[in-house]
Amino acid sequence: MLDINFIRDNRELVKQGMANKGEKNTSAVELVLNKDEEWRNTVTELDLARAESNKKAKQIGQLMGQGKKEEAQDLIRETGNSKERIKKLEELLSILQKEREDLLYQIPNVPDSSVPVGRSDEDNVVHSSWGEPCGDEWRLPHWDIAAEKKWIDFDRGSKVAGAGFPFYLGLMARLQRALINFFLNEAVAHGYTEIQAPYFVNEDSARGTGQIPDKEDMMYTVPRDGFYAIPTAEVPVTNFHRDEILSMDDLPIYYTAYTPCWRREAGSYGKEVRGLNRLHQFDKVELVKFVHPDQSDTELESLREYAESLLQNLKLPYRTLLMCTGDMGFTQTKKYDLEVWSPGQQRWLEVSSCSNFGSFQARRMQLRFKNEKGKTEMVHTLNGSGLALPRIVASILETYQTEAGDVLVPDVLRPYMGVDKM
RNA sequence: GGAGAGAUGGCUGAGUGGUCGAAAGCGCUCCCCUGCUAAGGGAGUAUACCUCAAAAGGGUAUCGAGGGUUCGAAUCCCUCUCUCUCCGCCA
Repeated sequence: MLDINFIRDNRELVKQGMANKGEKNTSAVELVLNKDEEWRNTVTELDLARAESNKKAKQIGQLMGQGKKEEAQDLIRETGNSKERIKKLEELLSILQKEREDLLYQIPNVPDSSVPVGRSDEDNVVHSSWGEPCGDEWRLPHWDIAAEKKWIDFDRGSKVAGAGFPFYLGLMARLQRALINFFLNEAVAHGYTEIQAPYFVNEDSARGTGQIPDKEDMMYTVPRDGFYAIPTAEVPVTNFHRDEILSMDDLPIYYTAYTPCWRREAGSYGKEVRGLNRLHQFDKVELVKFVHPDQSDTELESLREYAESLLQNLKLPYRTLLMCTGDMGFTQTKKYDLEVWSPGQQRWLEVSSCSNFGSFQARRMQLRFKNEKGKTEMVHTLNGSGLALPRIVASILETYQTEAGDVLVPDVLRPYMGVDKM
């Protein structure tokens, strides 16, 4: 969420950002400011009432200590009214606070000034591209290759769990393990600390990274225990430092984590979910950064460049999109999507999305650091995939297939696979 | 899953109804002293919010979390969470 003081000082900017992100109704901005005013007035009133009552209680204590019981009794009799008043103000305050917070949660993060204004994915800007997307007619989509080689069993996955929960067999299972190891090792070599995280989180964590309240439907839940199955390692890893005050020397902090990810993906259909394009469970290596606010712009660029380097090492053609305001999401200030080329489908597949959240997540999580002046300040958080597996696997199968029907193993994966060809 | 013990400031640890935001020690910061070092002396050392143009100052809340009793709660009562010990179960 945004800082209420920032909203007060920049109300037009916040409204404009909201409108650019596609929110037609920006009234929450005025509403939250009004509510905040009301809240602050009530705080003042309550604090005064409490000060009064504390003063009396102290006097009573003194009188009791001096043995002046009757005078004390007189004072006690006087306190009845103010007690009731305090209680009423407390109730009012907690209602106002809740309303103020609910409104605050409705206001999206303000897009960075470098982000193109636009309505939909059609307005995203191609930031850069690498490699030559190939268009050979004979190339099969990955689901055909996988079926022929008996590498992926979607049907048994459906029987055992449901649609979108495939089994991987033999060399395909090994390829996934190879990719996970390759991605983790690369990240560690680039200064990220490897971290293994819980696969379920509680409600506070889901709220901390912004899955609740706006993206609740994306997650699988375990109601009996109050758990949410993580839709990405971003959730547990970013929450790792929730409610902490870091020292400036700690920053920047880089983490990398492999986890399975679970997403309900309600409403998806057709070619979007064909094969490995969209699954309910998939594997991903995630990158998370906690940085000084002055650094988050450059940290986003280095995060993107690192994720791109993985695709270059795998020799998979890709393009990088700078997401426009309308397509970037609620919590981000700026976001790049990396899309790998799928020659069997003749389309781009998103395999990484690198985002800067500014202080938006940190404020929800109360994740702060002591700055150079010794003041506590919100850290900036960033994350990106490095990378998501299924679409990489799809692209490898299609890009590295030979006319003879085999699939070559990308050079960098050969040490992990132990074979050159599948 | 059953039984019991506990949760206090950066750390250790006192505090069972009144002047306790909290003793003491350690650590840390600054200053003084000592020709280095060691030792010693003094001051300071939580977070959030409200008020204030800002600083200073003032106020409020916070002793695991939430609720209750009371004029007054770290201290009493209830619920929850977490940690530890024992039993059971188990990769």
